[in-house]
Amino acid sequence: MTTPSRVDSWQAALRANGYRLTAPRQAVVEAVARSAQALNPAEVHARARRTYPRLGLVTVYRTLEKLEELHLVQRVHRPDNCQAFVAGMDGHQHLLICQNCGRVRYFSGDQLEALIRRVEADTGYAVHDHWLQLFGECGEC
Amino acid sequence: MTTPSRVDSWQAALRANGYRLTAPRQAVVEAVARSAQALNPAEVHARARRTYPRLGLVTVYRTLEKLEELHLVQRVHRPDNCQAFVAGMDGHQHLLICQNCGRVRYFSGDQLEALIRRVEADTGYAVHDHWLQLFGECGEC
DNA sequence: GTGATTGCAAAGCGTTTGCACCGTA
DNA sequence: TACGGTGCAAACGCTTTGCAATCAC
Repeated sequence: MTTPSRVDSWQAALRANGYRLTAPRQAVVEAVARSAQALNPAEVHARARRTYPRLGLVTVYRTLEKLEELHLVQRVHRPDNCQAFVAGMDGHQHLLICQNCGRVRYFSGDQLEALIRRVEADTGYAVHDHWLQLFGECGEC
Repeated sequence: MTTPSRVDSWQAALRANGYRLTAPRQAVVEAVARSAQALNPAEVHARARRTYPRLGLVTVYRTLEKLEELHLVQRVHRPDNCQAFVAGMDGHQHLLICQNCGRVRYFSGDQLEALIRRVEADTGYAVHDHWLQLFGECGEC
């Protein structure tokens, strides 16, 4: 749950891809890796500044971009806001989002295959990807 | 398919809700109601201008806002772009989006109920809403 | 006639870019 | 030392707002 290890592995992934490990970047990584909720760039900035006050918003954007590119972080789409980021998940998982506090959890839903095949047959589309997101209220809200 | 009737019913809905029927508004309604693909505000503007060249972009935004409020139109979220609009569907339907031409179709997928209940039991969340979108390539692409 | 609606221009906001300085490797 | 990374300020693009003129009812 608390994931110092996630912070470590993200930093390792950054290094492995030729990126340098800097204090500002580390602050951004920690802010996102340790959050249970999806955060937008301003929120990441605010949190990361607690550990690195000189941090500029621009660096947040640039670091999020790299983390997304490495699939360490993924974008969360909500009716109002499509610029929030959460720690990504290995493999194909779907999102369950608390409408109240923004807490995000993953679940697997592979029983979609049959549905997808039926839709392909009905419509003549070839389906390459799918999004399933559930919205609700988490146990703590 | 061609839907002059959809244009009519949207106009009726606007009137029924106390909105006036103006030429600019009519042009926007036609552009969206007649399109098979999701259009962003600039695209709506370009199309609607064919029938009403004086149309301002601002009116497009304001009209889309009203159409969305009346659930005649719904927003389509895509990885890159979350500001596109399509004609809405009665009842709960899901979206199938062509990644190539943007053509949008609806399908029903109520077999999600079992999955949703399982996730609720597993996580302690109360699920209030869900999004399911399939991405692929349509028969014509 | 009256009040909603329109288009223009300007403001607003979040995001991206240019650039000189800094810090990691 | 070299070059990637940083923060600041400015540019940018999309969206919203203020306002006087216009038009549906």
